[in-house]
Amino acid sequence: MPRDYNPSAVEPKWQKKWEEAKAFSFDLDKAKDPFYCLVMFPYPSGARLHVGHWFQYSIPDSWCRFQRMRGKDVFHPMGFDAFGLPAENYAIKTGTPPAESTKENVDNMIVQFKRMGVMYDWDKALNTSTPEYYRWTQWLFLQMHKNGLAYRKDGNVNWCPSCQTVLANEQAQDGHCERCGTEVIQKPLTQWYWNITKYSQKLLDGLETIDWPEKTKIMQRNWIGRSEGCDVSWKVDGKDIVLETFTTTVDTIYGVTFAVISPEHPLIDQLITDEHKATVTAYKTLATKKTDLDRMMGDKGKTGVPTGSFLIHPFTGAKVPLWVADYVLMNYGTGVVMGVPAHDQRDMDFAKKYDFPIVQSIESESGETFVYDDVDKYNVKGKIIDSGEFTGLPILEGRKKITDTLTKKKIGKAKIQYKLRDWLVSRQRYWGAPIPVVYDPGGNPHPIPEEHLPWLLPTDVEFKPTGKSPLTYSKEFIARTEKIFGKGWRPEFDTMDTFVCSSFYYLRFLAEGNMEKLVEKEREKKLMPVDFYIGGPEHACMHLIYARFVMMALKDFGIVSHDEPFQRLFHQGLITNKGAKMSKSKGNVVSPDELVQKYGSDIFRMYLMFMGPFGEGGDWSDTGIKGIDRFVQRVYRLITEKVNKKVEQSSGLTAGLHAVIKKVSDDAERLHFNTAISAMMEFLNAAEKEEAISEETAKIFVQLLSPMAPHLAEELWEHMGGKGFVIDQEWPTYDEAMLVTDSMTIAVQVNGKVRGQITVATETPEKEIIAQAKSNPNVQKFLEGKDPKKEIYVKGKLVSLVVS
RNA sequence: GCCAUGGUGGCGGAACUGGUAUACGCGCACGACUCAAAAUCGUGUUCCCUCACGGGAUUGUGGGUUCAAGUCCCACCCAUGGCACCA
Repeated sequence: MPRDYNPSAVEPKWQKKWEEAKAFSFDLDKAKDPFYCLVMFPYPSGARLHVGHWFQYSIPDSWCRFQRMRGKDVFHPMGFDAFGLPAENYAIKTGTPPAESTKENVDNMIVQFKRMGVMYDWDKALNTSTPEYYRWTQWLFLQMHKNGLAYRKDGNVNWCPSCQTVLANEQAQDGHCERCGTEVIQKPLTQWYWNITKYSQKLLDGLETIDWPEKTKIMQRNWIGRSEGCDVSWKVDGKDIVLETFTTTVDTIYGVTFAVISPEHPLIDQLITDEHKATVTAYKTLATKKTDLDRMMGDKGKTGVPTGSFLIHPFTGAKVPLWVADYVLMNYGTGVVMGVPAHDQRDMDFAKKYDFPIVQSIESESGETFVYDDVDKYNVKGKIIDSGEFTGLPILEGRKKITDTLTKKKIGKAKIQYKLRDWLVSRQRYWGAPIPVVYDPGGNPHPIPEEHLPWLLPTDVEFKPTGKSPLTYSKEFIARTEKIFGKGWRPEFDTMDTFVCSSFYYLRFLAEGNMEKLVEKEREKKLMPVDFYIGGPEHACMHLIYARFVMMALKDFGIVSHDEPFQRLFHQGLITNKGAKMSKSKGNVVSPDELVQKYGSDIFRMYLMFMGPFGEGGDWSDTGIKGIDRFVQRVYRLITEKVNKKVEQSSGLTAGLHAVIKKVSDDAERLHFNTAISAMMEFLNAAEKEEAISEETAKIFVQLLSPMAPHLAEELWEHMGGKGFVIDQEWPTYDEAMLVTDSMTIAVQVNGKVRGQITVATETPEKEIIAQAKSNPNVQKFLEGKDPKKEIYVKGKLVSLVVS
């Protein structure tokens, strides 16, 4: 099938020329007005790039090309998030060492990216699994440790039985493993944590300073989960024990009719009376066996058993029965909750089931009882009732007064509580950065001195999932540790969560392999924060929160000068297949290879852009790629056959040209390439109707085209004798005055309905336009000889006449 | 249950601060070229009535504001994403 434009010859030609001319190399120190644009780096999978990759990486490339032509020094690096489970699972299956398969995959992906024609500076590419990179992952751990932000703690952790490793809370959000979907169980283990909770408030405050989608900020706010409330101390009747409860609504304290304690609470054994020992022990065993998911099953499924102990109410002195119930979480608040059935739905469910009295202690403005819900939990109007000295106070005032009174009596104090928990960074996996810690013969941990970094990942391991860290079986690893630190010393066998690797990679792009420093201060100051960061919304409470934490911590350590890593964030849409997310495991990944082979990179990526706005994505279908192919062929023919140096351009086409410059500039800026392309199509339709088009017009059109179809544009630019690369040309500007045409079409409405159109010269005065509108025959018909009551003229658009 | 986003032709989707809804493209139909097909070019294409001129209806549903509503307000329905015993 002979076609005029042949991408399979043209595209490699320009890719070669760009490479030879080093057109995309970026000098970090010489950049005058640097603009740092980053797309979340990919995992180097063994499969070929799929439609989603093309969408995610080619469209930002076009955006960066556009910004570059507008005069910005665009820094748009690429790397590989190369540690992780798939390579290890592949090793378990085939015996191929992860280092080998990963390197091969990375090399393959680079070839494919080059075929795409993206303008990455490959000299700056990163691979997080190389010792040159993970040396800094380990260095970061040492910094965290040195500054008291890394610690070891034992306790129950989220364990994925399929991945055979622990998971951070963020990676087990709905009780299922973020990677494989297996139900997560609880397991007692001693693990390394990073103290992200120390930054809870800062993470919250920082959101006000960055330009991120509101929905992502909301997700982070919910995940951090700040609540203002009050701790209250309760004496246990007949025992020398004081229990703390946390509540956000201390105004309801006179409504307390019971209290509940978490089965995991450390003091629980001392609180059980003999007659309840058997039932509580049985209940505790049952609770630990349940998964988090079972425990959350339905609000009505609340269960509990009495401890036999009673708490003394701090104001009334009443004896409040204390029960054990697994709806009370040990890792939020204090692990003990005061039960106020009249004003809390959960307490009400529990009280109804076990027959506790329901005592009202607040009422709404209209004197009715109500249960606090999420909507107006903190700003309810109404007043306190039947509450001793506090009776009659407005709710908010009473809440404060009660808190103050408790504080004065030293049996309570105001408290801010967060849902965020510390980041568990240990993983019982092989393919990750080893945690740079060794243990002395007494089992005490010691950070490895920096001079021993990179603390190399050993290679003498067998890839068998045993539930123990694979590094446990490395003879070399243990021998190395003993040689350096002494007999009986042991290395830490766990590796780090791969989210640690990706929490600082944006800084490492600025280092260009510098082994002395994580990042050079001057460069960091100049190029950070990332001006435009692109990635999926699924990272809202994982990568995007970890990276912010790490950046803030590094600032406090004096390493960097900014608090926030990503100034502006943009979420690309998701390309689905028959409504389902594409994934290798589901086997529904669509390969673009055939289409790219047939149509070339330009046409394929332009088609992806034409599908809709970049932020929206959509269901995949290749019907319609023909339309872009036709467009490209027609453009090629127009420029190669119809350009005439001597022709005087018609005023209509000139106005069209200025309009298309404006439209493409505005739309490309907000990543709405779909409408930018349709504007270019409209211009092409008009241009084809002309006898010839001027070289000037043609060159501008090719410049507009070049971010979206870079190879085609270079080819046409060369054809017209343009100097240098079109990518190095300045972006065309438009003249507002040229957008005005000689005549305009005005719609005429009668009683809100369009009844006719008139065409008038642009400068026609309003009176004249209205007169002409009224004399239009079809309009006359609807005026029925009457004079309009109201006559409205909207400049350049329409005339609205109202008769009745 | 709560929070967020969205609902426009056969399909992907346009429509800026309220101002001619359905741009652009796909698909489809008819025509030209061709022995024929593909490709290409031309014409038409929201639905209903009409040979036509023209008219009526229409942006998830029902109300409202306005000369004028896809756009603003109220109520509801549906879809997608996120959170979900956080005291």
